[in-house]
Amino acid sequence: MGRGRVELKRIENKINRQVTFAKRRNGLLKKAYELSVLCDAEETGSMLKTLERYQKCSYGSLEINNPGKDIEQSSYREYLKLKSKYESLQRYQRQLLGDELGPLNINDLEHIEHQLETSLKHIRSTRTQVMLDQLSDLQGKEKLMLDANKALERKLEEIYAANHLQQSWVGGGEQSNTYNHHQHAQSQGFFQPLDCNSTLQIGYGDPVSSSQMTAATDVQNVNSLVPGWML
Amino acid sequence: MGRGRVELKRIENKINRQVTFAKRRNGLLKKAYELSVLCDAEETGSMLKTLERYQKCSYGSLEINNPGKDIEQSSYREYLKLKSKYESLQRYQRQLLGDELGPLNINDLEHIEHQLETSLKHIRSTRTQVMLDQLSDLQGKEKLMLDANKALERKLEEIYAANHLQQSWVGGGEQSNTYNHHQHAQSQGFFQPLDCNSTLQIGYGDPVSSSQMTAATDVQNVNSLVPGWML
DNA sequence: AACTATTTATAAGA
DNA sequence: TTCTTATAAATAGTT
Repeated sequence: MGRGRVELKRIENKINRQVTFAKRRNGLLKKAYELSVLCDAEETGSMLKTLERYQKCSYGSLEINNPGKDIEQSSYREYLKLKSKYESLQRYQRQLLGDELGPLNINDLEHIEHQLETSLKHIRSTRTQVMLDQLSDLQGKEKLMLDANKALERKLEEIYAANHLQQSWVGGGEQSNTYNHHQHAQSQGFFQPLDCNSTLQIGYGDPVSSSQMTAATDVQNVNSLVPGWML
Repeated sequence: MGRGRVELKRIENKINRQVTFAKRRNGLLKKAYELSVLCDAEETGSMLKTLERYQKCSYGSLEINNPGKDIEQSSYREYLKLKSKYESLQRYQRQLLGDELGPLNINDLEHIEHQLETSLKHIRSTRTQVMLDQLSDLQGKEKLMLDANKALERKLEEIYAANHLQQSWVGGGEQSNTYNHHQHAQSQGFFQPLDCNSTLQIGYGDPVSSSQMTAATDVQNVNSLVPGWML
């Protein structure tokens, strides 16, 4: 419930933890209060008695509304059901990842192989698309920056022409050509004019550009790939 | 939180009230559990104290404030823990299978792609190995059968020579060459001599051989590939 | 016992 | 902090 999925594990940052605690405690209190108003005391007594009977070892007293059946057992059954589903999923996943292939026959292997091939196609085309999107996005930004730079450059040129101050801006008495103005602009904190020939790169070779490219989406996807408990 | 805003007052309809109670109670438990995990025990104590103030008629307090007998709660916690693991696993699995790639960034996609490639290699080499194993196994059997057939053939030849009974075995008075003996053997239920040139085939074209090949391992692997609950 | 349209809670940011 | 905002989560009403 917020800007990003939150992992169900202790928040290490103390400040963050306190903030979250305060917020969530309020939420919890509010909900507890609402529940007490909406559904209120009349049944509470009997509910409590019912609960007491199952308090010892019942999993999820959720199944409270199950008058006829043995709640404890059905809860436990639910738990076992989930557990077995979990184990199946885990087994299958290991096989998908190429582990524990021992018990599989040729048909099984073919099936998995085919699924992996299909999946690989999806992933590759998705990745390509994401890259293309980011590329065109960045190209757009590049263009904007380029325009902005030109404008700034012109402005600088005007000021320079009007005041004849180029000698005092830099230590030496260098040439006052256009390139030099760029150096001034950069050292003064202006946008650095972009080289029109610098095609944006997407790939593995350049840590800077790759980190820039992923920075935008990293935040919301931290740990979405491999949850800690799986490792 | 639902299809219409709800007034903060006792729900008069009993069924409705019970349903709402069950739903909200689950939500409350879940949130209490989350809070305990995210912000954990250190602060839980003070929270419980705060909650106590609301204990008068709150349902929530039942779960949250039960210092001595929180077995029920801890069981439920186990359940939720498992459930959350299950859901993570499921999410990751979908991604492995090429679904729900939306929230992934390029690094994630690359990671998955790499895993799939690695896995595909494993699977392929495993499948090849399995096929080779079965091939050599069958070739061994073929050889044994061949020897057995030769022995039987010799025996038959002896008996035939000793008794001169070939005319009475079959209706007509056909030739009594070696090939014909093979036919006799087959019709009598003996092993059919194998053609030494019949190289065993592994592939998709021949339903008979492929079903023979997989029959050996099918029994112990029923459902190991796609668990029933996934369907 | 599911579903889904909405409301509510809340994580992250200002 | 408190306020805001985008997003995840809970859930009311429905089937």
